[in-house]
Amino acid sequence: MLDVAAKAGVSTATVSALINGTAPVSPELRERIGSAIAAIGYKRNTIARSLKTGATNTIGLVIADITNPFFTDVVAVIQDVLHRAGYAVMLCCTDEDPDQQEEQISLLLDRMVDGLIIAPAGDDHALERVLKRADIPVVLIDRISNGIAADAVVLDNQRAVREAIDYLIGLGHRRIGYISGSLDTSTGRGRLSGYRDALENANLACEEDLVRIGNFRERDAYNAAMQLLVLPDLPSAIFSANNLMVIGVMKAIRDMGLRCPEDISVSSFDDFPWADVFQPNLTTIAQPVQAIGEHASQLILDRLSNRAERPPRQIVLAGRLTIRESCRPFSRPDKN
Amino acid sequence: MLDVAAKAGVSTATVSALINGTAPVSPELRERIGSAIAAIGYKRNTIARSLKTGATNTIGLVIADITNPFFTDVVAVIQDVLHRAGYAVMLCCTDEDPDQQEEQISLLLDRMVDGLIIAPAGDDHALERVLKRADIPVVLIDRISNGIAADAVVLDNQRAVREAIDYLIGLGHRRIGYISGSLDTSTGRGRLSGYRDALENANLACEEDLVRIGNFRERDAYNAAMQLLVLPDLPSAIFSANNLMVIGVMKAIRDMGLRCPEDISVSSFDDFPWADVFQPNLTTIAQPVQAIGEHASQLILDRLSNRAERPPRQIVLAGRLTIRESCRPFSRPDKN
DNA sequence: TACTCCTATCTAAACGTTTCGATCATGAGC
DNA sequence: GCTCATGATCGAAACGTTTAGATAGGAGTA
Repeated sequence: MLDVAAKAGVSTATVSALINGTAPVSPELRERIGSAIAAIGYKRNTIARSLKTGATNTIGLVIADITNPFFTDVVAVIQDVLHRAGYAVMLCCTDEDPDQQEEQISLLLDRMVDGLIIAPAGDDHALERVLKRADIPVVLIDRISNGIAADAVVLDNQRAVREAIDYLIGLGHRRIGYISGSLDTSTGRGRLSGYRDALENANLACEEDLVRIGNFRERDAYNAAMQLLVLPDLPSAIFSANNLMVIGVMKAIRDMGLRCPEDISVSSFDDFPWADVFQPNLTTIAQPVQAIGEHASQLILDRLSNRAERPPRQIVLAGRLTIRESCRPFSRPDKN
Repeated sequence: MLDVAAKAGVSTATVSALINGTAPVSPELRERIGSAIAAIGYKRNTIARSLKTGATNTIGLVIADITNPFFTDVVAVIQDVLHRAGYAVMLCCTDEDPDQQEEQISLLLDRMVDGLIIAPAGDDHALERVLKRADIPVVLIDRISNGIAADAVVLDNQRAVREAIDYLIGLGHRRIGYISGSLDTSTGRGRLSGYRDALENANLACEEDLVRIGNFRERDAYNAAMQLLVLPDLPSAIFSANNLMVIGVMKAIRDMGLRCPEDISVSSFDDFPWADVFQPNLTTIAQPVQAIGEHASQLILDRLSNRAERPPRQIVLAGRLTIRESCRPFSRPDKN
């Protein structure tokens, strides 16, 4: 920029004013500076700019698992919207581990991101603690953290799962296994409540044997499902609280020599793009990933532009039960 | 840092020396500075540091599509390795679009990333042009670009596909449809050559009618497969050159009222974690994602640490044909 | 003793921007 | 003809580090 200024015979202040449009520049100098820039091939140094302005035009995006199609779908739309708005996105994964989460957020904070979009993992207190250091806008997605007053966009998990379980009950299922995500997350808790609600509403006892924790991972879910499948009184249906876990459930079913849906019905949270073309066609709760991403981006952009201190806003969206063929009507075999 | 220095009664130079370990500091000052840092809660400003040193400790990672499980698997391991080495990773998606690719790379270059890992999209010349601006280490993954002399880690696509097609031919298939990726990419070209090789080797004519371009996207592949499925003389098998496309192929097969593998065999590049639990269990070519990610990370770390100008190195890995149940033996119906 | 060589520390100049306040025409309003 | 706002430009001080070179005390050596 020094070179540009020298070549155009002006001060750096004028060059800066022209580039940023922060002050009027005469047509004559506008021309001179423009060709100096072109001649030199000048590109402004973003780092120096950030140092001076305190803004990096970068948003940190923290998710649990980049391997989870739900997250990647959301990430794709967030990246799209934010890039269009002139922001870069720095993506980090926590692997569902609070320690890693703390580390990753620290890393982003060190790099002076302007804002943070987080799908929190695990323990709320850890998140609270690390976020205390940050006086930048934060929006929570997918999961929320009670202690943190931040914008958020979440699903009505409870209602969505309740609807799915209602559907299973409507098909005649009475013993419905439930593979839960981590109860350290709001999604884990919300979805489980939906399950309990539905049972209670149908006057069914909620047997604790039927609820297993799968921590949102395929492997854990496999083990959890296995425990369900060796029960003396087999459940006739299993609901899995997310997409990764349902694969584990299906593997367990296969390994036990059972078939879905003939022997056991299966349904899960989160949809797959291939769900209606590979058998069994899974009945799932589809999340509005597009809307989630758009709302999250919009919330953070709002905070970023208009520093007005409005109270945190929480956007709650609805899941959509997508009925396919992995659940069969069940008539209780005569027993007892 | 000024405050820390003041509080400890030393110069900023000493504080910096201690933090970076660039010069010896006496135990006494070490102690004083340490407690000053703790008292103030000092965190060094990465931006200022970057401005001075010219290094951001950040690697740009450019992929075509974050929605593609192959890429996300690779990204996961790259992030893991690089984070462990003290680098942050900035992930960008090009959406298979050379214009976006140029834009994203520019963005990363503007932000002064220390190195670039790229899975190139489309036209080589565009990439060449934008990379000319960068005098930082670059490693290409998945796809390579002829004009660019950079480290790379790729698959022996030709051989992998040839093996898969050999397998189909061995099952008795003679008319094998091929859904290709974009021929602007080395993977698109390499995989297609593998197909041609296999046919030629078996003395089968390569009918151009049987080859359709799907551009690595589900939607394009659906249309391409449709064209195959309305041919008067139906192919008895279809090979899809990547994972996204095979879903489009399966949808087309379903929409035409056909069944896989009963009516038509299907195989594809790239494996799925759910492939052996949902029907039809796809026969695929699995890529060594772990190795790809590790090699790519290692190559860039090497360049970054040891500025020795060694010639570009190209690492070629092998795919693994994973035979499941989506391909059936085919005996030619009597015809003509 | 005088010389060099360490070790530990400091001073001050970068790095490449942005931005505040100053300067100085110019023209309008009175 | 005076003041005043306005528009265009500039000088120089930040922003928070790193680092080259200076300094100073002491130990080892001839």
